[in-house]
Amino acid sequence: MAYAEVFTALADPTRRHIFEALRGQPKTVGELAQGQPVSRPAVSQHLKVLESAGLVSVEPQGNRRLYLVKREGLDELRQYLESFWSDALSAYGAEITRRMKKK
Amino acid sequence: MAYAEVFTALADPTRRHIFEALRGQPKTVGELAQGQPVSRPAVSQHLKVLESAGLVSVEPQGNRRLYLVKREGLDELRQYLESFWSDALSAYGAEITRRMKKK
DNA sequence: CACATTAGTAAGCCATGACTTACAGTAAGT
DNA sequence: ACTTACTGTAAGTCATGGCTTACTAATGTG
Repeated sequence: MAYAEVFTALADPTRRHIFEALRGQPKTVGELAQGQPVSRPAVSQHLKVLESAGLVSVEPQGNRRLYLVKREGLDELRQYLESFWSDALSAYGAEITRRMKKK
Repeated sequence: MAYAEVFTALADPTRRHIFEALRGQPKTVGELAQGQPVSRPAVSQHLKVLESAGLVSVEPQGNRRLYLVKREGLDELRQYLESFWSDALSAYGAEITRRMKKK
């Protein structure tokens, strides 16, 4: 049920922006905060949520902390969507046949 | 940017339960409410959110309204995750090479 | 050894949103 | 027609969570 945490983590726009800002290259908290309309502590709090959701990981480098996207973080969510999609598909098929029988 | 709405729609546990209860077969509001720990109006409100997110659709049948999963509702979100995954992958590769050069 | 940089935590504020009950509307049954 | 069943909407309550400022801690620098 880890996908639940991922949903709540990525539901917030600011958090999504931060997450997306981490695409391509790792960044420090300060760098991330610079690109956002919110204060640095706010970014810190968001990163905490993202980290506990397994979406990012930290790498302390002396004074600062380098945040980077955790590659496997979205796997479970993807899996969830996959299963749902096939389920929905079969349900759709069942609905079609159901209606055809009706007429 | 429709995936944003999908994220917020599925971030709520109750709403996820409702959505998942629609797997396999369409249901009326009353049926859905019966399986949930919240009141019927609450379910109605959740269905409104799910519908505007493109995740479910309605089919009025006389007195009641039959809700069903909209098959294409998750497509955009899936696409978003795909793109992100490949991006994260390349970022990961870049990070690896970056570190190898360092040493 | 100060002083500055970088970042996490605490406390408090405030808006959002998830819930409730009460009400309104429409279709079905008698 | 009258009543029952099913649903959506309105209004109001309350908790959650996202934000800010202030503080603490740790590393880097002169």
